[in-house]
Amino acid sequence: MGTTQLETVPEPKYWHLKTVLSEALDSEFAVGEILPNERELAARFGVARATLRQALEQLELEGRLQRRRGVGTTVAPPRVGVDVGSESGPHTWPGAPGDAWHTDDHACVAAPSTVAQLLDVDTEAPVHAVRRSRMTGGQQVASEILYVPADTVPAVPTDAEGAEGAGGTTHPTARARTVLRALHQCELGGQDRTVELGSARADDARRLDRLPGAPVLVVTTRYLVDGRTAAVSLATYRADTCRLSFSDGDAMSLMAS
Amino acid sequence: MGTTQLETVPEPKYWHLKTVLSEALDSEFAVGEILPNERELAARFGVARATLRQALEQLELEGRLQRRRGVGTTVAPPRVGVDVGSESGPHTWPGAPGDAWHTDDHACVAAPSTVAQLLDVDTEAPVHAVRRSRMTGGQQVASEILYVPADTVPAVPTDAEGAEGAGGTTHPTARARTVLRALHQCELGGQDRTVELGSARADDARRLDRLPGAPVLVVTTRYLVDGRTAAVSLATYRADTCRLSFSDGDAMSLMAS
DNA sequence: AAGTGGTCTAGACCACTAC
DNA sequence: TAGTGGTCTAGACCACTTC
Repeated sequence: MGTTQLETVPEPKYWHLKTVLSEALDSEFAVGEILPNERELAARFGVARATLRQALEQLELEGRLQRRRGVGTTVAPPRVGVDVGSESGPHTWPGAPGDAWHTDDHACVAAPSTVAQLLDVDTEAPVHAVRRSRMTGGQQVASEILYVPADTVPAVPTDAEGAEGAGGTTHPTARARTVLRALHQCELGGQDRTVELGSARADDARRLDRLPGAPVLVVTTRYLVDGRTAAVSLATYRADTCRLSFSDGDAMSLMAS
Repeated sequence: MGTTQLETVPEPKYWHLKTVLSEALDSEFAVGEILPNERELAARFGVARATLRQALEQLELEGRLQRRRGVGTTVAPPRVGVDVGSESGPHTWPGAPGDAWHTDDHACVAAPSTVAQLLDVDTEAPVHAVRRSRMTGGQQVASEILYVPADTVPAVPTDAEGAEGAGGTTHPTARARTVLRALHQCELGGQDRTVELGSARADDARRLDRLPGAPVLVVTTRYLVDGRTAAVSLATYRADTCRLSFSDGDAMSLMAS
């Protein structure tokens, strides 16, 4: 008799709520529009605020919503496709002319253990750390640290070797550019990448205008010279707003939506 | 006098908790070991269970923990690196000999709107949908649907054209293999990939042994023939256990950890 | 100062697994 | 049946943005 379903699957409330909201977003809201606040939405749907928030969290994770403390919840634009280097074709060093990154900063630090392992250097050994950022449409979408062991670019002095002693304190950004220039002297033998889910550390979160712990896509790139790992880059992309694209050189047509 | 910090940054409890737990995992627990249950952990740290759960959720997101209803919370092994096709070198069709996937199933369905858009077919038009799954270490890590428009493989009958009428009902798996074989006849002109964060739909969640809404990495691959999109694959990887690797052909050394 | 989302609490009950 | 994690509630207070 067309009885639809005998409650065999008690779907969680927040899951159902998410579906309802998702459809409402498609049909009744425009991008950038601001939703009613959480307390009102919860009341309207007859659920506790925590339950409503569980649904909103999921929608934000999927890039449908954007929530900002003190402001409100808005309908997010479709995810932007960010090109993460064409894998076919020749590989290039970071900082090559015309790449999408801005060079920010430089320091000499001890590499994090995971990076030290990839670089095959001692955990204590200081390495160059070049910080870069990537903008798209006025928004910062990614933050990167490029780790370069001292012996990959022997011509560049480390802080410890008195870069500030001789010739005055050079600007961090200038030092960063020096490291990149030195890298370009090496012949890049190859590279490989991995992508995984992570949560933003406090500093990255601030840079990406998110709260600490926000979901991010972590792209780890290993740069090879003579079969050896000459540098490692750790790039952190906003998972809510980005779709990483590994486009073919041949197939650079646009993937809409 | 060594006063460390004057509460200028009131770190959230769950964030601090996450740090503490993370360090405890490194030093005091072995992979696979089962943690005390949530009620006890919450009591031990003097927080509400919801707060404790917020910390656990983050750690699970980062692949440090694995929680299973009715069982408990265990320490997760390091993420497995799953190779998502070497991008350099010749591209291959799915189902090529030696690939990591198992062919499961076949149906003729209307493509989801996002896929229809990529394929440039009408939303209503039925397309072949081949379902495949990928195992690693006894665990299913990914679930894929390959959408192939009827006119890419004209030799293969769609359900509507009476595949079941003539010659008896063929097995779904057999039909799936037929579609793949037909694909291999076409000359693959290129491909491109995108990676983004998503949440598992109910069916994928079941297959991946997760709850609905679990975070997944969605890999969208477009296969090109004569500059036209001849097929689209939507692959869903468990974000908690997988690290996607886009290895170079030259650089197939192992990325540990 | 008013209004927003973010954090936190202390409970309750449910769905699932294993014994 | 006992024990686990998953869902849900009704409230409180906090941090932040905006006016």
